[in-house]
This record gives sequence, structure tokens and C-alpha cells, in this order.
Amino acid sequence: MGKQTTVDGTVGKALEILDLIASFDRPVRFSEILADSPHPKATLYRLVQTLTNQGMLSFDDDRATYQPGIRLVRLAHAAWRQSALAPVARPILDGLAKKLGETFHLAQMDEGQVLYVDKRNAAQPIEMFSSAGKSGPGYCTGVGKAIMAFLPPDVQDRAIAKQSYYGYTPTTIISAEALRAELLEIAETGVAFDREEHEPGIICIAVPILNSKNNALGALSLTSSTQRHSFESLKAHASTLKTAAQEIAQAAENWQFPT
Amino acid sequence: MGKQTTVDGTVGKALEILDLIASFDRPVRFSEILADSPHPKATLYRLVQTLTNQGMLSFDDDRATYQPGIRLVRLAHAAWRQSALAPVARPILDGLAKKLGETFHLAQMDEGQVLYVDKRNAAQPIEMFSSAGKSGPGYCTGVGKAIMAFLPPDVQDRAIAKQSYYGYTPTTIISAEALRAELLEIAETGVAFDREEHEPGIICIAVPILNSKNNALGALSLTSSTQRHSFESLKAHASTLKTAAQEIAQAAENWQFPT
DNA sequence: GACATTAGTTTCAAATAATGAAACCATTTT
DNA sequence: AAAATGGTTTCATTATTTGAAACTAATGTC
Repeated sequence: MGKQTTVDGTVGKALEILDLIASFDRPVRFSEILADSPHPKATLYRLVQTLTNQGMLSFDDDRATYQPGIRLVRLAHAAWRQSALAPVARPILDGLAKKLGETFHLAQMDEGQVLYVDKRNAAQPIEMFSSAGKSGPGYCTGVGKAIMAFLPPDVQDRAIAKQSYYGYTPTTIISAEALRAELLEIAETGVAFDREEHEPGIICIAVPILNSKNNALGALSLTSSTQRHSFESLKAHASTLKTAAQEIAQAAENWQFPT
Repeated sequence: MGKQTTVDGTVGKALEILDLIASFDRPVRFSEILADSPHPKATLYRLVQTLTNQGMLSFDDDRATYQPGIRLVRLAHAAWRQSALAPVARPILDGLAKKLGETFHLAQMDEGQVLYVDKRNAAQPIEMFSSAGKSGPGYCTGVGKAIMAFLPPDVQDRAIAKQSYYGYTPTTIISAEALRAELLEIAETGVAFDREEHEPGIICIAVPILNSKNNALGALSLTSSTQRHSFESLKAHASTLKTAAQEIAQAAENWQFPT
């Protein structure tokens, strides 16, 4: 009874299409979507029509292309603002960036994918939406591993299963077993590293942001290059990061919406 | 044959619920959604379940509340990056903010609502997602009126019809007729003002960003307070804004995704 | 500690919406 | 001019959604 790619109903199908279109990362024509979708022409056509009507897709009349719609931006704003983590972490990230002059990422996990919800860069003042909202693989990033190490067993299993294990660099972890082993280690030390596993020359130290049940809400990382930092000098920041993560966790737990 | 609140199919209903939940602006319980929704309990229940499954909503187990889900943030990132306007306008906004030391907004329109897609603030270095993605009324903001003035007739009509005409301040436009009149004027001069129509003490000058067909893609505004600026001193910036808007329009038209 | 109330979940036949093969129309290509 | 490609519509069939009501769980009341 293998659970197949769940698609609950029409809504699920529509959202799948939306993801598909987003994944092109450029405006796409109907036929391109069709080629990558399991649906017959007419079905896909109406689904895409509906999404366009709804503002979830926007259609460029001249080029006859579809792309993710602007309504998503509005909805995402609400999601971001309520996501407990990003808004409360803002001042803490600001403080870290100012004090240490390094680059920090705040990330959460969405279906095994790492989602960056905020970023501070000491050099360039900041990058906007252009970086927040960006997503990346979970198995070969510091934040991804930090989060996965502190997930409830069932969720962790699903996350591990969803990774692609593509070998971006020679040090990339390319099997679920190896990942599991490393996650165990991270769970003990409370610190994760990216050893140029995603991009050559880029290293990072990451710590989970844990709730009272010791489950990860997200993770906080200090990212740098092999030029700027050795692993030893990264490790020196571990306790600072841990403290910051605790502050964020604290703030998130206490955060209440006005009633 | 009055076109009623369009709801195309199940997908439309689901998205309506999503909007409803987002509009609460805080985590909500099932019963609260129910009270504000036209659907019977069971129907709403399943719709909400589906959305949660899909990551469009997230459910807080402890508090038993729903809120917009993190998947939206990922999707919105794609929308933002492809929205042609925001990414290409970035350097131009940077330049304006640096040169003039004022606050600038870049906005687009979504169903009569103004959607801020980027913001530069000379004082505070920048605000993230926290401000990008925010939306506001179209009829009483500079950017809203600038955009509406340059919309194809049918789209404009719909936009005018969708405004709420709530009187935020004594100067707020509170009728469709008055709005229409002002839009005509703006269409001639190419410049719109917010005369404390949305918030007392806050004024702004806005210009549309026009495509080759003279339709608005969005708008650019300089926002200030009555303390800092008189209308005369705002008007002094009109040509600078127009030039910047043209540059953005140019860049947007030429922007092509890699094939 | 029993009773009542509220909040959330499941059931199932009826009502509605989604499906997709095929036909159709409009552009572009040859 | 013919053919191919890309997009849209039709319509009988099929599958999903619907919602009243019954049910369960959790909380509040006496």
C-alpha cells in the first residue's frame, strides 16, 4: 500500500501545477507546462485558467506566457509576518550582523526543502525578497541539517526521504544513510556544518532553533567562504549562535498575537 | 445578468478561504473561520484540511490555530523574481534612495489593491518582506491612483468598483465619481498625490510606470510627512521620479529571461 | 462527578464539478 | 496552398464535492 504522490483533489492538482510553473523559474508557455504535466490538454487548460482568474498565475498577453501571480506575494506577506520566527528574529539578526560583521541566514523547512526567511549581510546592507523566500536543498546545507537533526522521527523520515542526494561537490552527502549518521551527530552536539557541500568555497556553521519540546522551528547560520574562515574560526562562533538561537526560540514561544 | 462573486470551482473556494484566513492577520481557530465563511462546517473542514496538507496553511498543534503556510513564501519568491518590475527596479531604487535620502515605494496592483513590492528607506537601511508584500487600498494612495489612471478601461472599471471608499481622513476620496475625476486629471499630468488621504500627516507623490501601450505596470512613489515636505517641495521631485519610472519601464520591457 | 456545552470530525446519499477524447479554430511553418 | 503546431471548446461520462446529521472529544458548569 505504497503512499503515492498525494494530490488531494482538484485543489491539490491546481497547486501542483502552480509549483510546476514556479519551478521553471521563467515565464512559460502553455505547451511547455503541458509537456511537463501528467494531465490531458483540456484538463490542464482549465486548471491554468482557474489559477489565472484567481491571480495565482499571471498571463502575459504579448508573449503568451504564464508565471506565478502577484496574489502570492500578498499571501506570502501574511505568512511571513505570522510565521513567528522571522519577525521576532529580526532584531536579533540585526544585532548579530552588526556585532560580528558576518552573513547570517534564518531558515525554516518546508517539505524537506530549506527556505530562507531572512538574511543579514554585513557587507551589502541587505538583500530583499530576492533572498528571503529562496529555497535550497536540505541535505547539503548547514541550516537544513541542523533542522532535520531535531525533527520528530516521522517528519524526519519524510524529510530524509525527500532529498535528492545530488552530488554538488566532492563533499556532498549522497546517501540517506550517511545523512542519518551525520544527523545523529548533530543531534548530540547541537551544531551543524556545511563543509563546501553545496558550493565549493562556501562553508557555514548552523544551529537549530528549538521549541520547548526540543523540535526545530528553524535554524540560524553564519555563512562564509574558505578564504575568510577556517573551520576552527567558524567553531569559535558556535556559542554566540547558540545563544542567539535560544533568544529567538524564547521570543517565538512567548510571542502572542493581540487578542 | 449580474456577474456574482466569481468562485471558479473548488480551487476558487479554497483560495477564498486562504484569503479569509490571511485577512485575520493572526492565527485563527477553525470556528472563527467557520463564522466568517459561507460554507457549512463539513465543507470548510475538508477545504481547510486540504490546504493544510498542501502546506498553504500551517496548523499549530498546541494552540489549534491555522495561519498562512510557508509554502506560500516559496511560491511568492518565484512570483517576485519573475514579476519583471521589482528585480529590474532594484538598482534604480537604490540610486534614488542614496541620492535623495527619501523613502520610496515600488508598487503594483492586484485586484484593485495596491501591493508594495519593494521599498527603500534612507533612514533605516531597509525593510524586508515585512514591507514588501504589504498591501493597501488603491483609491487613497498615491501609487494606487497613479496606476489606476493608466489602466485599460475595463480593468480600470473593475478596479474602481472594487474600492471600499472608507473615509480614513477628512481628505479621503469617498466616491467612485470623485475618484474617476481625479484619475482623469492624473492621466493628463502623469503625476498623482496622496494628500493625507490614507493617514494624517503622510503625503506622497507618485508616478506610473508605463509600458509601450501606455498602460501602468506599477508605480513609483516618494513618501514623506507634512513636517518634512510641503506639496511644492514634493512637486520638485516630479521630474526625477518620472525619469526613474521611465528607466524602470525601459528595463522591464527589455528584460528577457535566458532561453 | 455527572451534565451540558462547545469544538472538531466522520458518514453517506445526492448534487455538482472535473474529466478527457475529439473536434475545432487560429497561427505559424513548410 | 497544405500541414503542422498551439490553443480553446464541447459534451457525455466519471469522480469529487457537498452538507445535514450523527458522532466524538474536550472543556466548562453545577
